[in-house]
Amino acid sequence: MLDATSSYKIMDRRTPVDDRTGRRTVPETHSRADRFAGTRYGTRPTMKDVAARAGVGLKTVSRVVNGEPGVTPETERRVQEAIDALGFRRNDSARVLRKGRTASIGLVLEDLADPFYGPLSRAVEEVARAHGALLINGSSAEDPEREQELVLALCARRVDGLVVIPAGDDHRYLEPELKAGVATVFVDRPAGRIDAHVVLSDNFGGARDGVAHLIAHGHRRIGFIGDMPRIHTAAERLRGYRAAMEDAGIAVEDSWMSLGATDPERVRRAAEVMLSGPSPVTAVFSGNNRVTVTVIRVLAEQSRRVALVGFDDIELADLLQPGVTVVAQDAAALGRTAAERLFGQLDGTLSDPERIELPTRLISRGSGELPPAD
Amino acid sequence: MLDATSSYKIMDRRTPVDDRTGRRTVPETHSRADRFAGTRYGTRPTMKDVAARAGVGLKTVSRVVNGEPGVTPETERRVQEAIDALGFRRNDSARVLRKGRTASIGLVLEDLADPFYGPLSRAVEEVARAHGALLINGSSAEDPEREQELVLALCARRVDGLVVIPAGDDHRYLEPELKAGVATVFVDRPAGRIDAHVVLSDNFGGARDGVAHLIAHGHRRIGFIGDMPRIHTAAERLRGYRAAMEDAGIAVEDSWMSLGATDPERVRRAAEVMLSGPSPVTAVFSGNNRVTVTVIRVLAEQSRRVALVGFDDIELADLLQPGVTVVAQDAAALGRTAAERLFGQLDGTLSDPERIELPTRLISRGSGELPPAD
DNA sequence: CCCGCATCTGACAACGTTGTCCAGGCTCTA
DNA sequence: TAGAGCCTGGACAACGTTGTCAGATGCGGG
Repeated sequence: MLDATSSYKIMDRRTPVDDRTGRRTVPETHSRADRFAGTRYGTRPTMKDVAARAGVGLKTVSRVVNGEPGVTPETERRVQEAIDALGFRRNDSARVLRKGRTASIGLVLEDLADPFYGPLSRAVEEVARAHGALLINGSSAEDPEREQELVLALCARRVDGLVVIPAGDDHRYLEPELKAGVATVFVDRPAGRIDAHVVLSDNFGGARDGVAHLIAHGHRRIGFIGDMPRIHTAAERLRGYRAAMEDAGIAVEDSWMSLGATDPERVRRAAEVMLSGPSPVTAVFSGNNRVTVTVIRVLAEQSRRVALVGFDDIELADLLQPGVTVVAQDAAALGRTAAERLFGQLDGTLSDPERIELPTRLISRGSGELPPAD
Repeated sequence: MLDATSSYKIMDRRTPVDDRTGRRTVPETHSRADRFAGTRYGTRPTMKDVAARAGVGLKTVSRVVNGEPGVTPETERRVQEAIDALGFRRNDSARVLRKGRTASIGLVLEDLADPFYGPLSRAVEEVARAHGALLINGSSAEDPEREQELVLALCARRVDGLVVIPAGDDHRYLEPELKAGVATVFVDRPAGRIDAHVVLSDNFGGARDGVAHLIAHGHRRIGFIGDMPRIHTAAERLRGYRAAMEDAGIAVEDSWMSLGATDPERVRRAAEVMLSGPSPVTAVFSGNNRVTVTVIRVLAEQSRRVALVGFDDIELADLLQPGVTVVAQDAAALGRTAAERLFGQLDGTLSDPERIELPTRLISRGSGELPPAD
C-alpha cells in the first residue's frame, strides 16, 4: 500500500536511452551543465552540475554546501554563484544514504483531527525541531493494521525514532526495528508484548479522583460511559471508576456502565438508558472528550440537573452552563516528555525502557459539584 | 538548523577501520551475513545480506521484495525466510535515490495545535494515503523565516509536493523548486510574488455576509476584531466587514476596529474599549476562532446583551448561552481540495495555476440574532 | 634554486537500491 | 536430437552524496 512509487504516475527522470543502440547514454558532466544553463523543467541539478559550472571538483562543492573548512573565499564565491544560478538544493536522500541518519522522526497517532492530539503532536514537533529533526506523521484511525503499516513504512524511510500512540495491542512486529536501533516511545497507551519506553497519563488515578469527587458531592448512582476496554486508557479509566465506587462501598449496577460507545449516536442512547432506568443515575463520568461533548448535549435536554465529570479537558468548558468539571490531562506534556525521551535514546543518554506516568488534574467548574437530584 | 545529522550524536555505522593499515576493511558478503546470524544491535541487514543468506543473487531478493515476477516459488520461499530471519526492511532512502520519487508530501501550516488545522491536516493526510504517500509536516508558528526554512528542508528531502499555509508574503524562494517540478498548492492564504495553485475560503464574502446578518438584525454600531492585516485572511475579512457596512450606508468609526490583536489579553482590552466608548457597539464580528473564544468570555461578563458573529466554527458553539452564530469554513474541504490538486499536478492531469475559492456557511445559533441593546 | 610544509582541491569508493542486459538451463517442436 | 524460445538468476552500473587520501599549488626558508 505505502509503496514508494507505485501509486501515482512517475516521470522517469533518468538518463535517456539511445535510440540506435538501446543503451543508456552516459551524459558527460559538461553536457549536463549545459542543460542547466537554461534551467530545464523537471530535473534537478546535482553537485556535479554545480561543480562543472563553477569549474571546480565535486568535493569542493560538497565542502561549500556543508560549510566545511578548506575552501578559498574566491572558490567559495564561485561555487555559491553556481548554486544560486542553477537553483541547486542538496538531495537529502542521497545524504541520508551515505550518513545513516535521517534526522526525522515518525509520529503515529489515532486521529490528527482529534483536538487532544493537536497539542500533543505540536509538542513532539517542537522537541524534534529543537533537535534539528523533521516530523513525519500519520493517523492510524484506531486500526491496528493501519498502525503497523504506517510504522513499517516509517521504518523503511529509516526514521531515527518513533513516537507511537498504539491502536493495536501486539507490537512484536517492531522487534527487528528496535534491535536495529530505532528509538521508540509509546505514548498515551502502553506497548503490547514488547519492552519499550512508555509515557502515560495516570488514567486510573484520574478517573478514580473524578468519580470520588462526585461521590464526595453526595452521588451514589453514578454512570460511566467509556470506550472499548481493549483500549488501555479506557480500561484504566473504567478500573478507576470501579475502584472509587468500591472505596465508597457502592455496588455498581450493570446498567450504569456503557463500554465501547464511541459515535455520538451510541453515546446518546447509552446516556439515555442510564438516565431513565429503574435506578437512574444522578451523575455521569464520561471516559473521554468526545463522549463528554455528546453527554453534555444529552444532559442539556434533561429536565433534572445531572452532575458530570469528564475525562480530558474541552475548550470552552468554563463557558457552558454549568461549567464542565473535568479530569484534565496535559497533552502537550505527554508529547514533550515522549519526544524528549526519544532523543534521550538517540543521544545515548537513555537506555532501559521505562514507564512514566504523568499526573492528571481535576478542574472544578460546576457540573461536577451539582448535588444529586433524585 | 535543520541539518540532516548535525544536531544529535550519531553513531557511525559504517565499515570499521582496520587498526594496522588505517584503511577501511571491506567486509565480505559472507562475513556480513554472519554478523546478522546473531542479529547485532545497531546495524541493519541489506538485500546483499539477505541474498547471501538465501544463497541467491542480489537482484533476486529485490524481485521478491517488490513482488516482481520471475522468481520460482521455491526461491521466493528461501528469500522470504532469510528476510524474516534477519528482520530485513527495505531502505527507502536508497530506493528513493534510485527511483527519483519519494512518495511523500510536505505540509507546512501555522500551528498544529490550532483546532482549525487539525481537520485540514487530517484531510491532506487521507488524500496522501489514498495516493500511497506519506505526510511530513511542520509548523511555521506564523514566522516567515521558519516557513522558508521548513519548506526548503522538505525540498531537500525531495518531497514530491508541498501543501503550504503561508506565513510570509514572498515566496520567490520557491521558484527553483517549482521549476524542478515540486508540485505546490497554497491553502488558506495565497502565495506571494509567485504564480501557484491556491485554495482559499471566501473570506471576503463570508465576512460580508456575517456582518450583513448583524445589520439585518438591526445593528448599526458593529465592532470588528481581527488579526494583523498583513495576513491575507485577516485583510479579506476586514474588507468584507467594510463592504457590508458601506452597503448599509454606515460610517465605520475607528474605535470599532481592532487589528492585530491575537493574544487573549489584547483581544480582551480591544473588546472592552469598543464596548465602553462614546458610541459603544451593540454587536461584534470576530475575525477568527481564537478571537471569538476570548470575545465570548468578555461578552459573558457584560450586563447588556451584545450580539456576536464569529468567523470560523468552534466546537460546542451550539451549547453556549446563547449559541454562537458563526461563519464556518470547511477546514477539511480546504485540505482535501488542496491535496487533490497537488496529486492532480503529480499525475499530470493538472497544470496551470488556478485559484479556487470555497464558499463559507453562515450558521445561526442565537448570538448573531440578538437585537441591539442600546 | 630547491625543499619542506601547509593549504586547497579533486579522484574515487561507498552507501543500498533498482533497471538493464546477458547467461545458462529448461521445455517444446521439427 | 538439435535448435528455438522461454524462464530464472545474476553481474553491473547508476542514483547523488560524503569520507578518504593523494596530488597540486603556493610560500617561506635554507
